[in-house]
Amino acid sequence: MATHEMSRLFKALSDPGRIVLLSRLADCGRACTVSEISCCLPVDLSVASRHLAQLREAGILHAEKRGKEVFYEVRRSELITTLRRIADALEASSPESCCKPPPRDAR
Amino acid sequence: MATHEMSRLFKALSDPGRIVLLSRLADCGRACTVSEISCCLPVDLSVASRHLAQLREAGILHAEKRGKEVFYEVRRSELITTLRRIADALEASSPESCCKPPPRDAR
DNA sequence: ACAATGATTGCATAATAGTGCAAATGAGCA
DNA sequence: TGCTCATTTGCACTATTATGCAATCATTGT
Repeated sequence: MATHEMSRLFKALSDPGRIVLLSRLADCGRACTVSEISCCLPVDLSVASRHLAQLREAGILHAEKRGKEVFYEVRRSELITTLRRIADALEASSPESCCKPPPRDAR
Repeated sequence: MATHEMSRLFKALSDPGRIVLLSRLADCGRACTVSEISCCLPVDLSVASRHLAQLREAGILHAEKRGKEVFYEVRRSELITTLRRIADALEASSPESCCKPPPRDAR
């Protein structure tokens, strides 16, 4: 996974409002419209729309247009897989050569 | 995990430069000093220092001062655990009542 | 005490991101 | 076509963040 993809994923998750939005959507367990999602949020609907778009662009949500409504849904399994992959990569990573050896008697 | 903690964690990971810094440190497999880490990065040492501090405050790094040097190290197992916990929570989450029922014939 | 070294912090500046309002787009319906 | 509703986008504004330089702090050695 490229660093710019990873930072985009994490950036999408870096806003408290988006976390709230995302967990609402996750709890919902089904595809929801923008209006539905933003109905109880303390922000303008346009803001929710932008947050949803950002989460979609990061690969976290799936969007499907039906008529004049857009249904957003958490890409649950993909997100789970991605997080586990990162964890696995961290676990598996074996120390490689750093650019410089320990300075002196470090450790 | 509270939403503000989660957003702080992800915010720390939302910068490409910090991702690079972090993966260098992870590859290194040992505790490194600020100078060591920043030696090959295209940013000022002060910037690297701030990035490291931010990663530490997010619980991603551990810092230990030895003499006049500060050794930063990836809190590998904690980070892995955190990521897996989030993935597990996502997987286990069962649909709860959303604030509104489906609009009409959704789905 | 003084100098030297590694790291952090203050400050100014530039870049990025979040927000609300209003206008625009797109889809269904009379 | 004209109207309404759901969503997106343009725009201005504010807030947050990133950055480099210089000054400061902390520690060690002379």
